[in-house]
Amino acid sequence: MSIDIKLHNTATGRKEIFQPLHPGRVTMYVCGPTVYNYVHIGNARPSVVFDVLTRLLRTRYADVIYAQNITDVDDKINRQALENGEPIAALADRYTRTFEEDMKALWVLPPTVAPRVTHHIAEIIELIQTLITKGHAYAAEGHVLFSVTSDPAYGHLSRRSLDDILAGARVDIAPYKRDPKDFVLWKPSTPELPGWDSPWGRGRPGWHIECSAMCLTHLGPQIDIHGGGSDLVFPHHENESAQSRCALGTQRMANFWLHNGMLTLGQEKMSKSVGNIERIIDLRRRHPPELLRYALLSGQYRSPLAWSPDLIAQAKASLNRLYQALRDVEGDDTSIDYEQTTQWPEDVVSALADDLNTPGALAAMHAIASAMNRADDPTQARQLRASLLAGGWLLGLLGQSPEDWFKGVGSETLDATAIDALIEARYEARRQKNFQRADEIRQELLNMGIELEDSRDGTRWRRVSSPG
RNA sequence: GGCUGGGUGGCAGAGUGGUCAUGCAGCGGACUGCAACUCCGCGUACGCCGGUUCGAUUCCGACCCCAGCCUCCA
Repeated sequence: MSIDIKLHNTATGRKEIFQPLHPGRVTMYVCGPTVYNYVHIGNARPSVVFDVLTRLLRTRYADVIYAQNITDVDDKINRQALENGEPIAALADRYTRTFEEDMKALWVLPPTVAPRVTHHIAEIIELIQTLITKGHAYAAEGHVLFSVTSDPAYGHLSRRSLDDILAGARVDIAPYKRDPKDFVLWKPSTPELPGWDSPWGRGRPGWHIECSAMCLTHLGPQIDIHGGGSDLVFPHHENESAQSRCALGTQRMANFWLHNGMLTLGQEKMSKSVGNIERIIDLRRRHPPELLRYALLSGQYRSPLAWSPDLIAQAKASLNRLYQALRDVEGDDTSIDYEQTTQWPEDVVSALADDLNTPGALAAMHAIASAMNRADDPTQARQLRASLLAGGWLLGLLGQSPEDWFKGVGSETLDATAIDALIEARYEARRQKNFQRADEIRQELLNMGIELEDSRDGTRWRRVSSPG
């Protein structure tokens, strides 16, 4: 009997016990990036958070289908391509690839399916037609608009009344809109813009409809979990929900709506428009990517998280402690196979099951590490080690060998042979009780960013500062 | 202005009606040739004001402050 998974549902404002719609099968859709540039670390938060959730779900449900879309049709992509003087598709492909590389570096397991908008135009057109047929949308001047007043449940997700929404919808009230709150499902494209033939002329989809169409195509009319950043609650998810419910005649689009808080840098939200961003591609040149992942998980997913040099330093020190425990206990396994694992560390699981309390889970990981450090019985220590690795798998951490972690394998400034030679020389000096010489060598290594650690079994080393 | 979510020790960040978060940093000790690693121990933290209660950081009310959304945005 495993602990219930409780998740905070934006639609109700409460933590609720998770039950899949179909036994043994979970469907989850998470909004992915618009590929017009390199993604920043804030963009990675939902990917990492929902990666942890899928990991947890996979330990108890046989079939977890996770879709994260790639938006490769968008006016920002068009603008950027024009600016670069390159084909739109080439730009989208390139940034799709870098996004995938960034996610791989952060040990985000690939989603079951990563649908792209350009591959789903037919489904989008079909969905729009259904909405028109059912009286929820109308064509006007080459556009198709969703009629917000046709949906009595509109506003349920963001818990706003239509009046509240109207108050914000003062800008750009296009003449073809019947109601200022109506939003675009399809818009006309000029010849130089990407476009597809449709019953309403050559054009391209609006932002919200693509997610409804891809979610339907890959996961079905009603799904278990829909996730994304809290800035998507309104209008994106509200609109998605309206489109899907109205087109399919369902009560809900998703049983659970989950939203992660924003990363802040300085005093405000990290965003490209403000310019206060840290791109992942830059961060991972300076730091082990695992450290970035730890930093992202060091706060509960719904809270804002302040990105700072201090956060990075603390994440590194904390990971050092976990890897140190692994380094000190014998064991050949450096990673685990989750399908073979049955013994998940209880405290880690119960923290994660409680609305993905990752700080609590990390605390539980540290408790295991401390117990390992204290254990005199090697058998017990090895069991704890297996626990720690199992918990690590759930969190997507501790996936490399302690040696690789401490030595920063893969970093270009590493010259392990030279380091080992100096350690050997120091050992010789110490043997001859020439401590002055030994300390000189130690200092020399420290100047290279290498710290030594003597033990009964010999001297080990670790990199203390990242190069660059 | 409206709608969400918050304010916890030097920092980050959980949690709870009355014994412990956890990590980093700091202090004392053990180990060490000295360090590092590790271990043991230490710190009267819960925005402000009232209320409920034998007892509130935890429940209730008011107030102050912060972030997000209401416009592209993870």
